[in-house]
Amino acid sequence: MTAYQSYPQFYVSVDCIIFGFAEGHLKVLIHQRPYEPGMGEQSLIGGFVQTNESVDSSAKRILKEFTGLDNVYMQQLAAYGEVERDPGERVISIVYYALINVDNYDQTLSELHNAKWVDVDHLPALCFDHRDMVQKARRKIGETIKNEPIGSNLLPRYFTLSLLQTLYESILGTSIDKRNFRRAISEKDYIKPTGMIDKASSRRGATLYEFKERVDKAEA
Amino acid sequence: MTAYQSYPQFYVSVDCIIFGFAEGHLKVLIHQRPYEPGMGEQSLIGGFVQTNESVDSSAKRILKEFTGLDNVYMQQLAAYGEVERDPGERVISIVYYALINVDNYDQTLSELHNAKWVDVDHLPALCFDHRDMVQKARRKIGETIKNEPIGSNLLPRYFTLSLLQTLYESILGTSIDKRNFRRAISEKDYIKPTGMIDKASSRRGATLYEFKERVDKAEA
DNA sequence: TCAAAAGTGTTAATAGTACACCCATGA
DNA sequence: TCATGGGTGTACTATTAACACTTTTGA
Repeated sequence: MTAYQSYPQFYVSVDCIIFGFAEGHLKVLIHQRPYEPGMGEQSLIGGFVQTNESVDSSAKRILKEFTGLDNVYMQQLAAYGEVERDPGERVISIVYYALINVDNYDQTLSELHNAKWVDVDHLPALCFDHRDMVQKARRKIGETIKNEPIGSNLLPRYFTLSLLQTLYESILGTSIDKRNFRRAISEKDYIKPTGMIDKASSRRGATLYEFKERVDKAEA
Repeated sequence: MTAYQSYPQFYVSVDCIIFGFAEGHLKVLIHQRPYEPGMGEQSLIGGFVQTNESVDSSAKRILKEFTGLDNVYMQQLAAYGEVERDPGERVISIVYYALINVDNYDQTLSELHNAKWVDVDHLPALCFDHRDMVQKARRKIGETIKNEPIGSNLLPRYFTLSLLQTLYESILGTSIDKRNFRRAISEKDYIKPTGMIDKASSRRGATLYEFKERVDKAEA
């Protein structure tokens, strides 16, 4: 039927870099690899592409299996195709990254998979080339957040400007001047004050803001 | 040995978007698909990943088969994984783009494959999702050329500033003010005048420039 | 002599950066 | 009353954008 029979076939995996923001730091969800090779090592959330699903769908399925979440900001990062990247068998991996709100996912599910959050700036040893993947994704998010309000995907619905600034600082790995930051943000049109005051984070209380429209796209 | 046996395997192809610059326009090298499905349709340069090579190496091999070129600026663009993207069988494609100098490749080889250059702004119908791939790559080059001297890969060794400007305009799809362009370029440190004069393009003659160091990297 | 491309500066607007103090409140 | 985080404005610098005329020369 096709002329492809003479070509080899490969396992194709999907690895998901699930980013969250907690305790003032950008975090990644990892778990212990449940099978050989590398069983017990720390690993990104992953799985294998099935015949009846696109690679994008596969990524969404895996994200849902681990977090219960649908309709999440998720982007393809890159394909990793070194011959020996998986010491067991040849596996070509297509990597996605997702941004989720750590207060709003199914923790029962993630605990079931022994998943836990680790600080992006203090990653433990990860199996295979997973560390490279995270670094690359982190750089890409840094580029993106300068132009697009992707912070909406990482923050709770209502947030203070201080929290937003901490998010930016954590993603960019720099410190930002408070006045410059607040001016730059107020010139954007995607954030608005709600009139509500958060009394938890300070005695004086801080205005709570929200994103006008949440950017919850699965592809772009 | 591994726990992967229960998972399906897939054909993995590599498609190469080979960009060149000729007659003042950004061009792409395409050819007629030599096998079913879609035999005879216009297609990007592609091939299948082999067991003994990484996906990156596969892209390099395919580029070399069609152009004779080694050591070319080449970057991974994305993986395309829709289930029905190839109407014959399930094929997951990993796409690369390359920038080459149209005066400096093995034309015998490319003619052997019925390859020809087409204008990026007037693409003919391409098979499968190849058109999307080209558009995406084009956007990415546009981003890149604002910051990196990738033009060196598309131009002859010596070139006039007018030609360089035409290249930028063609990639960015905008017209650029001549004085602003020349000032911006002269502030960069990667281009230098050679002292030679090109008499072919104008009566008056134009200074020929060259890139100080050619960025011929295969990965970045 | 004239058509055709080469070459050349100034000004205005915008964006980014640096920097320090007062405010409101609960404990 | 004081410690804590919230909130605010101005001056400087760098970057980008707009804009038009003179030069050279081969046909």
